Amino acid sequence: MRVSRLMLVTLRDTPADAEIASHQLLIRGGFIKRVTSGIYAYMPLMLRVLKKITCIIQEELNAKGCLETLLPQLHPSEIWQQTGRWNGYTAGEGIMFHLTDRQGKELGLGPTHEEVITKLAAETIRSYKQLPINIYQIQTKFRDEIRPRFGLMRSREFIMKDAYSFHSNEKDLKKTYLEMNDAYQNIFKRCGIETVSVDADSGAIGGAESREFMVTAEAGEDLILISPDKKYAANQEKAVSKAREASFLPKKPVEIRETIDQKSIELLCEKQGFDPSQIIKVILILAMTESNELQPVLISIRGDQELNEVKVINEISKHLKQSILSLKLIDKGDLESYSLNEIPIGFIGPDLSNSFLVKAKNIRKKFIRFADHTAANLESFVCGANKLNQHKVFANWSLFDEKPEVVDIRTAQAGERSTHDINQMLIEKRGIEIGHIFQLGCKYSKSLGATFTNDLGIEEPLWMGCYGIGVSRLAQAAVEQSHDNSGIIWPLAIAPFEIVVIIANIKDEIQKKLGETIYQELVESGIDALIDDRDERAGVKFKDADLIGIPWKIIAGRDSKANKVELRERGSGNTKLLDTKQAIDDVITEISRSK
RNA sequence: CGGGGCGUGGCGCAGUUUGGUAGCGCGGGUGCUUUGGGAGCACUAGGUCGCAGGUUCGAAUCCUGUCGCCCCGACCA
Repeated sequence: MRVSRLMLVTLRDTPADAEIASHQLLIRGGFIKRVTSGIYAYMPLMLRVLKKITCIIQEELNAKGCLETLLPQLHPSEIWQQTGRWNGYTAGEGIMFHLTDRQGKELGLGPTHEEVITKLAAETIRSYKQLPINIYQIQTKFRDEIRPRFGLMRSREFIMKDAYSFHSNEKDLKKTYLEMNDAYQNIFKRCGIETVSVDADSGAIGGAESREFMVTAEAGEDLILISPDKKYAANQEKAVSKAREASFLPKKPVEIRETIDQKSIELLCEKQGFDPSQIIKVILILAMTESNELQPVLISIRGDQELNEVKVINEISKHLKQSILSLKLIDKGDLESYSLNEIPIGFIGPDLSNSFLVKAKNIRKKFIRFADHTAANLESFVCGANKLNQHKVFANWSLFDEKPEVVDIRTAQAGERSTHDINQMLIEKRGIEIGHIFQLGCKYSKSLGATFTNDLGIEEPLWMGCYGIGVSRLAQAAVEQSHDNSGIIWPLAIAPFEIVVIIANIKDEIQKKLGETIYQELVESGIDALIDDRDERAGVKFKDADLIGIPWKIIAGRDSKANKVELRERGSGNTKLLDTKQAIDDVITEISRSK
């Protein structure tokens, strides 16, 4: 390809609406153009990158026996209703774009394809003899993100590889899950990016176990916790750790203490001289269930600990055996609107009576009571007395009739001890999630009636796994991980071109002829080569080549007369002046070696 | 949706406080000079100042409404 024909428009100034390096560089290099919020056009250079990534994914998945398909993007609402996701995905803050067709039928633009694929599986798979099956597609997905940002990192239209596997039993699912884990490691390694795989929450998709693949970068939206020995790594949403020991509080008869206006742990400690770990913080939450009911939840956690909302949602959902759409921490305004005014916020204890809910409007009349282990383990503690301006000191759990369910709902933090080895202190990093693998189990197959007949002739629901890679996000994450002040440094395997031949001065016939010859030879040797044949000053061509991140340059310049050219590596900046033949041989060797 | 900020030639910005009919840098075009790290000089094209109302003799500037974009939080590949 010739740069003069490449439709290449690079920007010298940093675009005002791009915040992070990768987003700025992709725009400055002319890789992407924003069409509207969260929606981008992939320009020719970008498409080449995406195709290279896609190709690697296809090779690795095909090697594992996966089958490529292409599923529709418009989905009928019925199948989403059958899995109970239509409401959650379209109503309120739902992320599914949806529309009504001319017959008045409701359709959604696919944000993910569990429903469609499971329906297909239901119609196609009859016997255990057809299993296992692993089908994937590489396809544009649509999600009406609450807040699109950072270019391709969180866009509303993006390219994703999604795979779905079907099995006759859980053991077989786990086997494929491990194979996919393996395939993912290979894919990311071949793409030339460094990833960490972490324990993850499975979120709205549901299911048992899941792992995320993270590109570590400052701009990452997730916080991950890692043990220095690398044996433990988890998304903070899911992470567990050993909380530090609480400060000792002697066991004594319980006393009521006046604590006027001391509503926060901070104030209470300041005025009464307690340590936060001696106090039980009681948090009141309203959970919106998928059946649109509001469930009040009373949570006890040690005062020095932070609540992990993802864990809370999962526990409530387990307790009620249904999905939770959202959580709301109760504030003053909510007390009014739900007629909960009598609850002494700031002074509530784990034993807050259900009678406070009697007059409440539109919410269930009984608390779910949870206590985090950190709170449950305290033998003597401080907590609210359920009366304004009063706390109990030297309280203990035997005082309360209503016993909470003991669960893990605290947020693990960096600096805490890992549970697998208490000598390992967790460290934190930020990560960009580019892949996620899930063991879904039978959730979707059950609701869509996707069954098969087992070897005993009995009909059973299919076991399912699902496996995603954000292809367009991966491309940008690669840039976030690999760039410098001059621009992008593409890993060779996914670079739009492997090398650019730069003719320093196009008006110099010798240089021009030499450059063209080199270009021809590279192309004939199967190298993805670009030739910069523009009538520009050499400096402009160097800057552009650096900006768009081509891994290698061959420069036909002032030494062309002596049949010498420069070979330069983008990443290291290493430069060698070589005979033309030598330069071509060297770079072909280097490129083939890294492939 | 809540909080913050911004819309002025293709891009980056000034001008708005104090109303007087639009300017700078980059980019584009032409010519001459230059030619190894985003060249110099000269000429040149390009803007209903997001949009719609209003106030005024007069609005980029003041008022009202509206649309769009970005950042922080909930969402996630």
